[in-house]
Amino acid sequence: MPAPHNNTAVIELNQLRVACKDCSLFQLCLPHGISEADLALLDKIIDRRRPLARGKHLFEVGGPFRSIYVVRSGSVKTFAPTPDGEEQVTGFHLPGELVGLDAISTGTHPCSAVALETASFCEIPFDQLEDLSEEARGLGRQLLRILSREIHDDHELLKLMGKHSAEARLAALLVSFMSRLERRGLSGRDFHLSMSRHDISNYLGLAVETVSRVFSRFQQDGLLTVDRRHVIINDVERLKAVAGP
Amino acid sequence: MPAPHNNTAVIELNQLRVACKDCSLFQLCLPHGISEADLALLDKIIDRRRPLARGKHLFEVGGPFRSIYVVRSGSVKTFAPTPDGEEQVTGFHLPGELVGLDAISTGTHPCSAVALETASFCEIPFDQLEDLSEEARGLGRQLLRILSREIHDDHELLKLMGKHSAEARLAALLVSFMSRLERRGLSGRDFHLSMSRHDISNYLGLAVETVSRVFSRFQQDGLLTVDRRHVIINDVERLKAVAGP
DNA sequence: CGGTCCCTTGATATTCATCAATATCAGTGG
DNA sequence: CCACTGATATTGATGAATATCAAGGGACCG
Repeated sequence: MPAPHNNTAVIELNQLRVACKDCSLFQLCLPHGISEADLALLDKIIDRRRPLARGKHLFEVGGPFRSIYVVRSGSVKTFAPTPDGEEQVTGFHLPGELVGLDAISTGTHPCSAVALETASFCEIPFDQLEDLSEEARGLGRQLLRILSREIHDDHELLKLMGKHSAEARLAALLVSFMSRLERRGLSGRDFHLSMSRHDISNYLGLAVETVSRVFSRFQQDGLLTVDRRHVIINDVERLKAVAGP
Repeated sequence: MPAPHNNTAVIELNQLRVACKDCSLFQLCLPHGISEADLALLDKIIDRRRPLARGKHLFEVGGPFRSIYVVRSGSVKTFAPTPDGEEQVTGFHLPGELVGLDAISTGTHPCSAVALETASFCEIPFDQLEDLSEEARGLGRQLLRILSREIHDDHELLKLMGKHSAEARLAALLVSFMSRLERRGLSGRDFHLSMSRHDISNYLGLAVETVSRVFSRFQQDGLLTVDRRHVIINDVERLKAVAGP
């Protein structure tokens, strides 16, 4: 398979029109494991939105919940304001991952979502998805699996936050990025961080300075090479050991 | 409404046979918001298990996922082993709350569940629930809402763990218990903790000693009265203020 | 009555946050 | 092209919060 030319605008626009069945994210996304006929139905209700520039909102906290979104390219952070005016980053979302799932229960978004870099999305109107999943066997099941995986991932993150040191937290975040990038066939050992140190520190519950120091320590120890937002993992096993147990 | 005689064995046994539509937990549970006809269908697939003694497993990590469980009485903790032989408590579950949702995606339980005190359950075989939710309009939707709420609650907990001090964490846990007890019409200001200090500290990511000290400090400050596992909240507003933002 | 577990309290050590200074880069306008 | 500016990142010094180590009290159970 030839490498996609992600950096040409022409291809980018073509991608916006590509059907689910031809999408490179197919295996990660909602359609995975459903029948071809059901897929065609799903495809019809999906709206490909034009790309969002860095810093633009996909939705805002308190807004009405109408759709869930699949990240198609780029990346997104979700965050919720805390009453003291700060914000808490609740997640980073890469292509193939769903955003907005935590709004289903209340009908209102409990967090905001902004693009960390230019990003595009598939928008799936939720009422139509619900209707469809009552007809299309398998679609409802896949939806449940995706929500369940989200719960499971959150529990993993909780384990991290509860028990571990600053080094373990950052290592675990990097390992998480590694595996999520590799799922998409990209390099997990040499990648670009789309989020600032501030976002990382906020997400991990650390001070910015601590994140910076831990990066430096990792580099001194030969675990990785870091230059601003460009990260190269040199010793995967040892990094995982730091992130574990 | 007279107080239920929870401590007599006869009533306890009767409760095991009560139908969903007569269950006191009705509003919190899966049946909430679905039609009477669908409810009757759901009722048929639910298995009322006999009570589990304190310390007994409901399911164990790595075991095959077959059912989700609703806590009917008593309480449960879920926890996952970490490779170093420790365990991380991932949740406490009170009556009306569902357990096992994080296993749907993989088909294997990523955590164990044990009774913190004698506890009873409704067991819902998941394959039957999936089949049923394709027929019964509304059931699938309620299931999605419940999973979404779980995701949202986990995000709230993450906010807590990321940002806040030991005092804020413990206060938030107590406030959470308050509201969950009051949802069931029980007193949220005078209750019994079914879990040990060790479990609490593990859940909150603190040392046992720190939890103990914070309880003492709260008592000195007049926020609450604590005697071993018996807690009386004296100043709800101030406790919430410590927990928030 | 003795043992064990659970909880509490005190003393010390460690980690991480905070404050402060400096460095680097991206963008802007001269 | 260069200087200026603001955002972002790194590094050092200090202090506060919490973990760890250690000891003892009290409840429950045989």
